[in-house]
Amino acid sequence: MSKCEQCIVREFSSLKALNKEELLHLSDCKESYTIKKGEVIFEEGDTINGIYCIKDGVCKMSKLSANGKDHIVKLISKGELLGQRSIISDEPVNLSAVALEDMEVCFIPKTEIMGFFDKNNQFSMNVMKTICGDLKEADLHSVNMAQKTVKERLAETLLYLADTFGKNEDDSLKVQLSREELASMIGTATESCIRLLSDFNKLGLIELAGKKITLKEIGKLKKMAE
Amino acid sequence: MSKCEQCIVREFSSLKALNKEELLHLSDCKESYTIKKGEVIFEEGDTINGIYCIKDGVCKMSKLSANGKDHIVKLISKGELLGQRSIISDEPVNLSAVALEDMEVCFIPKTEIMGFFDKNNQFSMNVMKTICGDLKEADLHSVNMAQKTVKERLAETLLYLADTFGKNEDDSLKVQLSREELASMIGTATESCIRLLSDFNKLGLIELAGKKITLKEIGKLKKMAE
DNA sequence: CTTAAAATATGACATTTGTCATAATAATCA
DNA sequence: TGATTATTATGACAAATGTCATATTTTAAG
Repeated sequence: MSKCEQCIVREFSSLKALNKEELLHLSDCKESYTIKKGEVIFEEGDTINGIYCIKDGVCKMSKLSANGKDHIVKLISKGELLGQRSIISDEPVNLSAVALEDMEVCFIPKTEIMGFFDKNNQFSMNVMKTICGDLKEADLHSVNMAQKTVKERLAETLLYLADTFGKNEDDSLKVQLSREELASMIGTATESCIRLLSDFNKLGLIELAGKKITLKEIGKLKKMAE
Repeated sequence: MSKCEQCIVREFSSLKALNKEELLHLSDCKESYTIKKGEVIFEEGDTINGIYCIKDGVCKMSKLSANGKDHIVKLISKGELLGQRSIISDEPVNLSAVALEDMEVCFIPKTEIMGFFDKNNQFSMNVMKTICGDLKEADLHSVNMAQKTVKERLAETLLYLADTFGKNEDDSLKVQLSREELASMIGTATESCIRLLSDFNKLGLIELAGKKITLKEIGKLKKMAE
C-alpha cells in the first residue's frame, strides 16, 4: 500500500493540512483503486461512506434533469476531493461521477474525515475554502447558463478545457469529450453543438480531426465567449 | 442595543451553536442596521469586513453578466447569514445584495466570526453544512437553467416564491418582484416574462393584479415546472 | 389633481435553438 | 476483413425566445 506521506497529490487538496501522525493513520485506513474509463464511481442518490481523493485522471460530475437528459455540472481532476459535500451534509450524493479516462483514486472512510474535522482546524478551514470556491464557481456557472448564448458557452467551455486540463503534444485538447458530452456541458442539443463546432472550424477558430479538437485562435475564441 | 441572547432569528442560522458567553460578546461587537427597500447592502467586488445576519426582510443576490444584464442568483431572507463565502475565502464578494423590502440586519465583524471558527467546532460545522446546502442548490440551479425552458423556469420560480416566502392574506405572493426582476431570476428577457405571465393568467393558472401575483392552480403549475 | 416617468402589456418580426430525418464517417467486434 | 453499430455531420423545418416598436396602465413628483 502506498504511503500518503509521500503522495504529492495530497499537497493540492485540503489534506495538506494533515500532520505526520494523521498521515500515517490515513495510510492505514485508505484504500487505493483503479477506475477504468467509463466506469461509474458513484451515482446520484447513492450513499457514500467516505470521500475519494483523485490521484490521477479526470471524471465528469453530472445530474439527471427532469427531461431525462444528463447534464454535466463540472469536471474533476487530479488533486481534488470527491464527495465532501455529501459527507458534510450527511446526505446522499446529488451528482453522479463517471471516469472520462482511466483514474487512480484513494477512498478515505467517513470516520477518518470526521476525525480530521474534529481535531484539525486547518483541515476544516481548507475544506471550507474549497467548498466556498466551488460555490462561487457554481453561481457564476448559473449566470452563464442563464445569460450567455450557446455559441458563447461553447467558446468558453473550449477555453476552459484547454486551460484546466491542458493539451497534447499535437496541441489538441487533452480531455476528450464526445460531442454529446460537450453538448451536455454547455447545455444544448448534441446537434447544435456539432453544428457550432463545424462553424468554428469553418471560421478557422478550431480544427477538428475525429474526436480531437485543437484551438487555433484563442484570442478570437475569448472574444466570442465575451 | 438588542441582546443576541434573546434574538430568535439566531436559532435559524449557524449562530445557534454559540454559547452564552459567546453570545454576550457578540452582543457587544455587533451593529444593528435598518436597510430601506432598494438600498444596496454591498456590491459585487466590494470588500466586506464581516457578515450580515438577516433579522427581517428579503434581499436579492445578483451578479452582473458580461452583456451588462443583472442576473438574480438567489433571494436571502430572515435567519440567513450574508457574506460568509467572502469572509471564509478572504476575497471580495462575488454577488451584490440589494434589499427587496425594508430590512433589519446585524453586522458581525470578521474578527468575531474568525474567533468562532477557531474555538467553536459546532459553529464551523454548521457553516460548512449551510454552504454545502447552498452548493447543492447552486448546482441544481445550473442544471435547471441549462435544461428547462423559460416557461418551466417561470412556473418553478413562482412556486418557489410561494413556498419560501409565503403569501399575503389575499393569497398573493408576499415578495413583490418587478417583472424585470422576475425575468432576471429565470434568466430571460423582461418581455418574455411578461408574455408568459399573461399566458398563465389567461390559462387561469395565476391571477395578476398590478404587481400582485396570485397562484391559482398549484397542481398544474407543478406539472408545468416538471 | 395633474403631469411626467416608469412599469406593464402586446404585436410583429428576426434570431436562436431544438427536433427529426438522413447521410457520412469512425469505431467495434465477430 | 467485413459487417455492424455508434458517432459525427448536415439539411429542413418547427418551436422557443429575443428585439424593437408602441400602447396601456401604474406609480411618483410637483
